[in-house]
Amino acid sequence: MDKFSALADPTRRQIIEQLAAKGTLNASQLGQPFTMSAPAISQHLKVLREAEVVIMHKQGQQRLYTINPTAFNEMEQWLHQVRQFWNDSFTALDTMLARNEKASSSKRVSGKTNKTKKKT
Amino acid sequence: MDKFSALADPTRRQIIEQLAAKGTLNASQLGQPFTMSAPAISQHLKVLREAEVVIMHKQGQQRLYTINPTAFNEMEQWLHQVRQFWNDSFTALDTMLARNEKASSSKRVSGKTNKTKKKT
DNA sequence: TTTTTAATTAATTATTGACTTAATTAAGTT
DNA sequence: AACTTAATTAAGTCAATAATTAATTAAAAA
Repeated sequence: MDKFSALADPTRRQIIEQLAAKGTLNASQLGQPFTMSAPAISQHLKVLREAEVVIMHKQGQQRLYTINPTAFNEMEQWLHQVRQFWNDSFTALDTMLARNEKASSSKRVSGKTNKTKKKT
Repeated sequence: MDKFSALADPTRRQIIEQLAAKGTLNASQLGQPFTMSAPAISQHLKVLREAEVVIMHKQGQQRLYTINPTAFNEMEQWLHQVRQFWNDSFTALDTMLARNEKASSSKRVSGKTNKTKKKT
């Protein structure tokens, strides 16, 4: 399972939020806020581990979990890249025009027309 | 379906990438790169619409799709917030210490101990 | 060394998600 | 009006996911 899917589940996002706030927590502590069973939590932790969103290390009989600090790079890059592409290529006005074709005469429907922005 | 889940699917992410690159595309154009059926694409578009990741507007018999420019704010904020929490509260060194308890004497396992950073 | 504690794995079930083909809606064309 | 095109909705299949309880592993405490 990839990082996007791993973080699509609200329980797993809450787990991450706990780790962001507290740094290191063991499996029991991470399960505390939830009503679901311990195995359910354990399975969520497995997903997060395998997606490399968290790092686990053993300390005696406990399993301590921390966030993998590089975990979010991939997602943030994707989001940023999509947003940049969007911003670079299209102004808000372009979007409005595309949405309301009556205002423009040509039948243009796609195409990166504006390399430099907002030149009306 | 929320935005995280909407973007967990690779087909839907590719659809978004197309829209980021091209601005506005109709349903047929968006389906072009894929081998799956038109209804499959239509269902993906429905998910993206309902999650408000894209905006649709009708133009004759076509449905034109664009990115909803505010779509990524929520996700980026979440990612940023998690990362900030993490960065503010824990230095890399803290993490290493937590991971290798032999190096520290106390049994501390959690707790935001460092409000100000990197004071070794 | 028996028992408790922490956590997992195994096996099963129910739900959700991603497709398919067939049918429908609505706009444009002949 | 009949036909074609664009896209959707409907209905059904199959695989993946999220949960459960039971069983297992391994460390710590009695």
